[in-house]
Amino acid sequence: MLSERRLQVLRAIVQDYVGTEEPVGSKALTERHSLGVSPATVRNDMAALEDEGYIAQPHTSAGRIPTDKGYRLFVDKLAGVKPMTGPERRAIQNFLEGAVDLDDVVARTVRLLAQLTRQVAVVQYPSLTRSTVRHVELLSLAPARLMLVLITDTGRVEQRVVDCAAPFGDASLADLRARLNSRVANRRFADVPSLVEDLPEAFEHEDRGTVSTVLSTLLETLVEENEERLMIGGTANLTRFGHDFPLTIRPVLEALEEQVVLLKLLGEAQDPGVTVRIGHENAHAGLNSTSVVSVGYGSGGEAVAKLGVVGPTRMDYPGTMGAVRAVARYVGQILAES
Amino acid sequence: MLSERRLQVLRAIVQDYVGTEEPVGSKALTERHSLGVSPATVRNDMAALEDEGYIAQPHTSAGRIPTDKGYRLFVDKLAGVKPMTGPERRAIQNFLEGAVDLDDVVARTVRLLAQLTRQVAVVQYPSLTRSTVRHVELLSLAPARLMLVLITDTGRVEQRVVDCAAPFGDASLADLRARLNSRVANRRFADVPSLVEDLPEAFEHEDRGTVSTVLSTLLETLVEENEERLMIGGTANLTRFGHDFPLTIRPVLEALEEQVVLLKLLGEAQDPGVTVRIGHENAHAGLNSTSVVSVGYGSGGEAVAKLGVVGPTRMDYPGTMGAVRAVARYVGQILAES
DNA sequence: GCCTGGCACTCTGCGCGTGCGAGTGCCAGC
DNA sequence: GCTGGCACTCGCACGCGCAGAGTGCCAGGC
Repeated sequence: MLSERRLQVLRAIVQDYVGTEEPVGSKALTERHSLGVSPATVRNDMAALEDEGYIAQPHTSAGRIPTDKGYRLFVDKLAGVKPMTGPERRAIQNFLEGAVDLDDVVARTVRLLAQLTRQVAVVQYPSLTRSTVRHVELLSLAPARLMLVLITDTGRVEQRVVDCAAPFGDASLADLRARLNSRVANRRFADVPSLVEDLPEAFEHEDRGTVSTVLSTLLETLVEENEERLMIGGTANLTRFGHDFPLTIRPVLEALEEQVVLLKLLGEAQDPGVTVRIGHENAHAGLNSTSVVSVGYGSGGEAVAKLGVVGPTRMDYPGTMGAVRAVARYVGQILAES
Repeated sequence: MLSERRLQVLRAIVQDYVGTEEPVGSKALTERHSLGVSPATVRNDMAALEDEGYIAQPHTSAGRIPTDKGYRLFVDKLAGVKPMTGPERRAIQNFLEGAVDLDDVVARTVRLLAQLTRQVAVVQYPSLTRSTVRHVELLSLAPARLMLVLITDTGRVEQRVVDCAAPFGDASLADLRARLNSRVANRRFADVPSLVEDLPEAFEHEDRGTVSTVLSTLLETLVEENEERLMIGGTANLTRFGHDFPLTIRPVLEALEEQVVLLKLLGEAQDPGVTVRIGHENAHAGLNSTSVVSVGYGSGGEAVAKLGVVGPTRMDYPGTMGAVRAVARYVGQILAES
């Protein structure tokens, strides 16, 4: 177990390194933090911290930098979440309130997060899984061609064209539309399959094929859209990454383009609060020198999607966590209002 | 006027520089291209080309590199468009044909362009301006709350919530839906305003307010959506940019995040064929060391949107132009089919 | 037993001078 | 108008030495 002072030394190292981006030495530490002991003592503590794997030196006779393990301890035990100031909170709220539709909410959220944290922001579109159906609409495009439009409670709209085996009359269409909506409106996606199961039986024999086709298209849409989309912003902040650019930045950009990777990344974070994954804790190799700070957000109490930022492991964790948490909270409010 | 051989020398310089990324000297030129003259002669030609501003030397006693003006001449007079090979064309077609909806078409197009050109790809969503209305749908969400859904011939769907001053009956709703569609279905966006102008007059006095509100929301949607969206990909290719990273790459990433800038950029290219904007020809300062190769694409003969790539001025123009042109062609085909 | 001051040691980064090689410009000759 | 030759100019890589920062360790003090 590390003594109290050694933890303070670790905290000081993390803070200084995050600020200066340079390895921090014992002398500088005692000067900038009132630890109440001499550099020599700090050196002993640093040696101990290094033995335990919390810090490392890039080369002999250089200062120390925190390891992933060091950051982990810092985040878990040594740092709190830095709350946003009042003006910051108001600015967030104002900025998000100007949004006109769901796309705009997401776009603004990305910009906002990127600006606040000066890092790369990732925002997942509200997931359909936990959403409810607001309305299902059926339109006749041609005698044997329908369009199915699904509107969700988060304001998302999905449409599919359905080709029918046989022409489908306007009366049948109206009937199907009415029955469908009376069953699924305001119900959760997960419940829809069982709710519409026996619907074809209510129709004339010749229409059943079309009804079944429409239903299966609807179910497909519900499932497919769980392959969520996301929006990314602030990639220009990657240039503040480090000094050895091409090698550091390239794999990150590549990972960011792989939406699958990012979705998995966000999906892994199950913690109800802010989740931090540091360096090698990220499964994807391209993100081994980055940390991901993420949190769920939702229109009600429940999280419907995730948002977060990707930045260098050397980041301001308390500030970033505070910003991420605050933005998630306000996005949730905005979604609930609309 | 430059002699034929001097043009050949310029062409050779551009080709070599694009290949090697290093300033090219007179000796190397004569070795790698059969110009039929000695290095000394080439040196004279190079001096002339430098006087005219087509090439420059980074420092005295280094080789020459093309200037923006040099690339311009190369693109206009010296290089053709390199057509895609048969297998490449088939691969493009296969890849695009797997798309399931409009979003997917655009997403695949971006990936494809980025891979083919190994540069940053930008694809604008099909514009609504020249599109036609496939269908307008009205749904009742609450007694005094409607949802307006607009479906276009390119498969795009836009929805808006309309708050009405007074409750709007189902009969009126059906009436409005029918009248609206009979007037605007399959008509161009630009024609819609005049087509619906007198529509409120057909309704009872108490409904006119709501009808007007719906109509103005529809018109707003048509206009607003001309603020087009676009999709970007292949940013990881920026790392192949040059040797002095942070300075080069940052403004480009920033410009890429400003959708307004990109849209303006694409919009400026009015040429019916492939347009190339080189270095300082781009108004935006961040893109002064990049070239933009763009072209319009569309479902019919007419262009409905643009796509293109952003890369270093030192790029393979013939190959890039060929790839951009080919992709645009096939995307047009796919859109026309769906 | 823990902290402290001192000391010797190790590395990195930087500035400087040097030599090499690539490339140029110019000129006289064909 | 082309060519070969020649002197010249730079940029760059290399080696060197030095200063500075930081460490580890040890002996002494509280």
